[in-house]
Amino acid sequence: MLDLKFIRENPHIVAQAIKDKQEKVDFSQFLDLDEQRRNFLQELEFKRRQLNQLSSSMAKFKKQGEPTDQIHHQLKDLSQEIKQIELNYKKVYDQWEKLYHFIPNIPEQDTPLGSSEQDNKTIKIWGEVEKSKEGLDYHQVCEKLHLVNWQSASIISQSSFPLYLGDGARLEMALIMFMLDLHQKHQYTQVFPPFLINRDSMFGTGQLPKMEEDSYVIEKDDLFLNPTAEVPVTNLFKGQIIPEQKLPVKLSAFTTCFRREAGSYGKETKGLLRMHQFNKVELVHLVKPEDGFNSLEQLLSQAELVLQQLKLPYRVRMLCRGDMTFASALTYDLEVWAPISKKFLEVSSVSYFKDFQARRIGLKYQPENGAKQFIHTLNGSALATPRTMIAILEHYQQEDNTVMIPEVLLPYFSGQKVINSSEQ
RNA sequence: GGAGAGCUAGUCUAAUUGGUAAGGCACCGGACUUGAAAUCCGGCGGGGGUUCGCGCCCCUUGGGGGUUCGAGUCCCCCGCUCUCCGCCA
Repeated sequence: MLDLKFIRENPHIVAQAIKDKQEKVDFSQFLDLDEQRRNFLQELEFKRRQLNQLSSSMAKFKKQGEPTDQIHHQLKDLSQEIKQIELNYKKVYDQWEKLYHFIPNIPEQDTPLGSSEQDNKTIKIWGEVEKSKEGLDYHQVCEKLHLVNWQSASIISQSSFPLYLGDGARLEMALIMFMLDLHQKHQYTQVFPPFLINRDSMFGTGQLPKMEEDSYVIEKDDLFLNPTAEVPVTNLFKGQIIPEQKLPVKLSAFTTCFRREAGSYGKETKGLLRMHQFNKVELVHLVKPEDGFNSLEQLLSQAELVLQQLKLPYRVRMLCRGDMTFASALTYDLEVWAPISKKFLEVSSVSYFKDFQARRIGLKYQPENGAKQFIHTLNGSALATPRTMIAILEHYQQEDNTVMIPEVLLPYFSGQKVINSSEQ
């Protein structure tokens, strides 16, 4: 959420941000409603003041045993009048608020213009992007080694939900544990949050209202299935004021993530590439505003470290304004190289939100000297497992199509060195 | 799932059984002091409107609704915490 005063004083900046981010909110209507709303509000407050004053005379008269009939009538009329103005105000307010909640964060100045992922800017390539490797692509390996069974999954659940089997399941869990252990070395506090999230928290990090259609909802309880650990973890200190000495707060969390992926059916949905359920380790930072950009670089490098330790080549891209999420001001994507599919696959998004989320969440800090301020929030996946697994299955694939286990994952395989077929 | 108790600003704690949130502690500033403690004076939650500014005003007693001229207080719904009972991996 943007500061209202900022919006009023810099309407052109906000309008440009909406355009650049390809958001659909009607901003001129918003400004119009904002003015209407304030006019009603002033009228309302004036009448309320009158009511308060008259009402305290009423109390005085009553206490002194004086007649109150006349004042009672006045109060009754005034009260009716106020209720009418309140109705008008509420009507405008509701429309205004709806639009307000759809105003996105403002992209940083040095983010590239553009409307789709093709306009994202590659800023770094790490490792050797091997283009001649032959073998089975990730989907074929999964089938051959029986690492994931989609048919069984759909018997139990529905299509696009994974069921990992045998070494597939072990690889998945090994990845998660490896990542958590790695972040532990960098002074992250590990969080294992609930997977059902209330509406307020979904709003806080900016998933709602925009992404409601993409979320799984338990209607009976008005709870949402966790779409990313960003939501429960960033909301952990909701409504609190954190003393400056406690910053930065650095949290890591494993969660299973659930997304409807509405409207993304097609070729891309095959196998592990896009699923309704996947696992992810997420890093979250809560920092002082002046530390934001350093923190962003730190997050990025810690996400990169996961791929470096797995010895998987990747590139870093800075997202263009049209490809960035609603709440983000600056986002880097990490894309791992899948050498047999010959594609870069997004395994991480590292984002800086400035105070956009903190404003929604009510998350401030108290400097040692000076006034309370909103915290700046950041997060980054480090990493989402499915595409990391894809890269491993292709990168470490041997001539017989079995897969060598990456060195850093060996401690989680109790002596086993190669991923084999789960079918005995 | 059932029954009961509770929720007041960082914290503790009041508010005539309906009259417009009083205090203590903590914290911050000042005075006194060589310095500190103690003492005294002042300030001290959040959101919003208006103003060049000082300030003035409105909202806010877990959330929402209702009754009323007026609700912390009465009524309804929901959330959370605690206690007990039942069920359960």
